[in-house]
Amino acid sequence: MEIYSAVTALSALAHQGRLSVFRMLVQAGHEGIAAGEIARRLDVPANTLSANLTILSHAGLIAGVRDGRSVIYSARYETMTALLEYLMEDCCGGSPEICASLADTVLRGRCGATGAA
Amino acid sequence: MEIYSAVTALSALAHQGRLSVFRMLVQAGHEGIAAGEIARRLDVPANTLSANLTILSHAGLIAGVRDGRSVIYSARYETMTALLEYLMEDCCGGSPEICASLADTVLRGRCGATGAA
DNA sequence: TCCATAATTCCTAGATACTGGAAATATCGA
DNA sequence: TCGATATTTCCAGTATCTAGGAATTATGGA
Repeated sequence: MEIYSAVTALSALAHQGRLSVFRMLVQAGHEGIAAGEIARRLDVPANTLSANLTILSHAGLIAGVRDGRSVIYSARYETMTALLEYLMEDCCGGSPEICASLADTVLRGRCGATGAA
Repeated sequence: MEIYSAVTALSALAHQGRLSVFRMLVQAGHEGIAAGEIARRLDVPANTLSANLTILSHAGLIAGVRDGRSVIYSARYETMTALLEYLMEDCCGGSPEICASLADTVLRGRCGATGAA
């Protein structure tokens, strides 16, 4: 990932409404959620949500596929991975214990809590 | 971490100049880098850099300590960890292989490359 | 074809962020 | 104390972002 894409992704996430949408989709997994359902759950106007979904899509963080009258959005984990990689690149100045504990937290603290141990 | 802090941190990073600074400090480790040296390396005016360092500091992503006439800034890895945790919270809708590979990437792909295996 | 539902696009006033010149503050050495 | 260096604060013009009403497009059912 180059810096332009990283800034685009971070800008997309740097907004309360969009961050809420993204986290909802991250938690939803590959199944995704319809735009209308997202609007209902977060209680935001459809047009405002649509604009924000567009911003997240352009950043590559989510993707939508049409399903009948609905559009189902889901998180693009690859982009998220690339972004985190970019932030961590060549990190910690020769003290690997710093980011080891970071990755550990990511792995055990959260994902494990919902899925496997 | 609550959403307000997350948005503040993401907003701080969602800027080419600040992201460059942050990554430089992440790579520098606990030793840190003086403000003037950062300005020199990135070729930005001191006042512009100072404003951006303030924004990163307020977001809790970096911290500066005075050392003589200089101020040494360094990354606050705890905040970064908390932010990544927040993004990953309850992720992947019961498909733990998604974020397992993500954490794996963070751990092996980058940190290991610079520090230990 | 016609209607209802789902989502997006258009538009614009108001708010917020960005940059860098100039001035101010902090520290060190003489 | 005085001058040089390091950093921050003040300020203001410009640019960008935001929200949501109204209109538009897409799809499915009758």
